[in-house]
Order: sequence, then C-alpha cells, then structure tokens
Amino acid sequence: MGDMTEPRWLTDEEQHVWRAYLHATTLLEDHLDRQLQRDAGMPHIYYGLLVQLSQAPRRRLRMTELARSAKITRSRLSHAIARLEKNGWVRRENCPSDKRGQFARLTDEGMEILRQNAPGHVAAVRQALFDRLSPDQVKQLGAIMRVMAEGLEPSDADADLPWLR
Amino acid sequence: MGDMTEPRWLTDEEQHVWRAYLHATTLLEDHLDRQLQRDAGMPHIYYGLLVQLSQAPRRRLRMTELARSAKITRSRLSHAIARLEKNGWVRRENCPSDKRGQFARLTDEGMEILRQNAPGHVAAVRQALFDRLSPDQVKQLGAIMRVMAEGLEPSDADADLPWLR
DNA sequence: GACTCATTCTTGAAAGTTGAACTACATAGG
DNA sequence: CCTATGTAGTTCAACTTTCAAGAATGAGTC
Repeated sequence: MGDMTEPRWLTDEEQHVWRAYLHATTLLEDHLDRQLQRDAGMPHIYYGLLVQLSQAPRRRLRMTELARSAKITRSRLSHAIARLEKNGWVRRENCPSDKRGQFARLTDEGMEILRQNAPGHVAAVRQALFDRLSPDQVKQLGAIMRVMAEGLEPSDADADLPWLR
Repeated sequence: MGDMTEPRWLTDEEQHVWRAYLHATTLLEDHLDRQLQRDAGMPHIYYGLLVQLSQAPRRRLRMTELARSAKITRSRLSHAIARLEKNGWVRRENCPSDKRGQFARLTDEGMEILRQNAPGHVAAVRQALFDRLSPDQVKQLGAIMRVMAEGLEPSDADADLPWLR
C-alpha cells in the first residue's frame, strides 16, 4: 500500500508555473473582491450568487442547488443568504413540494443592484483577463481549466471510493 | 469623463472560459485547503507562509516582506503568524536595525512539519494539475498567468494615479 | 404505521479576514 | 534639535467562513 519511493518533485518549469498560477489567481480574486466590495457592497462570491439567481427560472433556486452551483457548503450559503436577505436583495420562500426545502429568490432590488454593477464587473474582468490575452490564449485557458475541473470534480465515481474522502 | 456607451459584454466563448476559470480555480483551492487542513492542520495560505520562510536566508523574513510575497495584508499576516506561533512553527524576533521591525522565523518544528507534508502537497498539485496537462499546456498556462499578473501587479505607476485607488 | 436512515436547511461557536485606527519608531527638512 | 511626515506592525470591531450539531421532513422496509 504505502509508497516508499521518493516523491516526484516539481521540475523548475513546473515550479515557476505553479508560482505564477498562485500569484495571478490570488491577485485577480483580490482585485474583483475589492472592486465589488467598493461598488456593490458585497464580496465576489455574494455577487456570484445573485448572478446565478438572476439566470434561474423565476429568478429562484433551491438552497442545495444554489450551493452546488456556487461550489460552497450549504452552511455557508445559509449565512450568505441571510446577509443578502437583510440587504433586501434576496427573499426566502418555502418549497411546497418538499417542506424541508427553501427557495432563494432574487428580489427586484437585487436585480437592480445587479444591473447597476454588471458593467463595472464585466469591465474589471475584461481589463484583467480577456483584453490582455490573445484569442488563442483564451481558447487555451478554457481548455486547461476544463482539464483541471475534470480531475477535481466530485464525480459519482467517488461514491465507490469512500477512502478518498 | 464618464463613459456613456454600452459596456462590452463578454462573448459566448469568453463567458464559458470565465465560468470554467472560476469553477476550476475554486475547486483546486478547496482541494488543496482540505488536503493541507487534514494532513498538516493548516490552510493552504499558512502552509505557503512556512514555505516562503523555509526558503529565505536564515529561515526568516521581515513581516512586511513576507506579507508582500504572500500577497496578503500585514493585518492578516499578523493574525496568521500569531496562530503559527501558537503552534510552535514560527517565532517572532526583533529586528536590531529597525526597532519597529519584526522577523518571522521558521522553527525546527515548523521545518519538520514542512518536511512531513511536502510530499503529500506536491502529489496533490501534480495530480490536480501537472499530471493532467500536456507539456504545451503547462507552458501556455505559465504564459497566461504571467500576462494576468502583469495587469494586476501593484506597480509603481499607480503611485502617479491616485484616482485609481 | 413504526422504525431506520437519508436529506434539507439552520444554528452557534470558533477561526479567519478586512479595513481603519493606533503605537512606536524612522527619516527628512528646517 | 524639532517638527512633520512616513513606515512597521498590531489591534479592534465588523464581517465571513468553517465545523459540528441539531430540527424537521422525506423515503424505504418490515
């Protein structure tokens, strides 16, 4: 079972790429967080929740569904929605078909906040990313990110591999 | 001054790439956080601090320097070092040449933790990233990340553009 | 139906993060 | 010197995230 062999360290090139990755991704995340905190009064992840809701049918989603698509825990979502509800941007609604369930619904006020901030946010993403990459690089980035996600996606296969959890 | 024109929205392809980016990067960050929290008892960023210290001369760095190279605020670093100090992995030392200054120094215990966890961490990074990408893709990723960082780097030029802050 | 087990969502406390205020020391100009 | 201003690091309060329960409902089995 145990692997006694020397671990395969990263090559020089891999180390450089890894550092560049960490550097760039944290800078971008910080940049977007600050931009949205300043302009919209919420962090990037909260903004993402509103976006998801805005694109859902009837502007609402079940809590679990929203958590899954935003890749956060249900607990974290509960707190986040509570905060957004205080802001008046989201409202909770009971699910008639499952009494345990709750919908989070985007309010008109929430929609308005989104309208006001979408241009600035898109501009920030453009300026940081798409306006700086060549068309080829955009394609490459897409391909690379898809490969990464495949390897990390919580797949159904994991259900058969409980020891990996 | 104000730009009254319609904002340039993202194309379909750009949207897909952006989503893939957010998806993949959050999955990877979560994955590494969990791996290190489980194996080493600290989040990824804290581990990164120990790594930086381990590579510095005399295994120590000034607080500001460490904060800068880890891309976090000095405030956050103060808290983080306080926690790592409690664990016995880092020790604070006064700076003789500047009485305001503090060094954070990696202790032997901290170095040992690093030794124990480096193989597992490298394996996780490999498995998630480098073992899944072609050599070309690794190069492409490096180039893309460097371009991103350039655009976000807090450059000296910003000092002349206070209105951008 | 009653029992068991899974699922949905919430809660509360601990831990972590942020931004601003604050202390202490350093540096430059008169 | 002395004053003004800048820098290093910490601290506080507000906020966010995590982790471990916990309450309520659903679903399968006998």
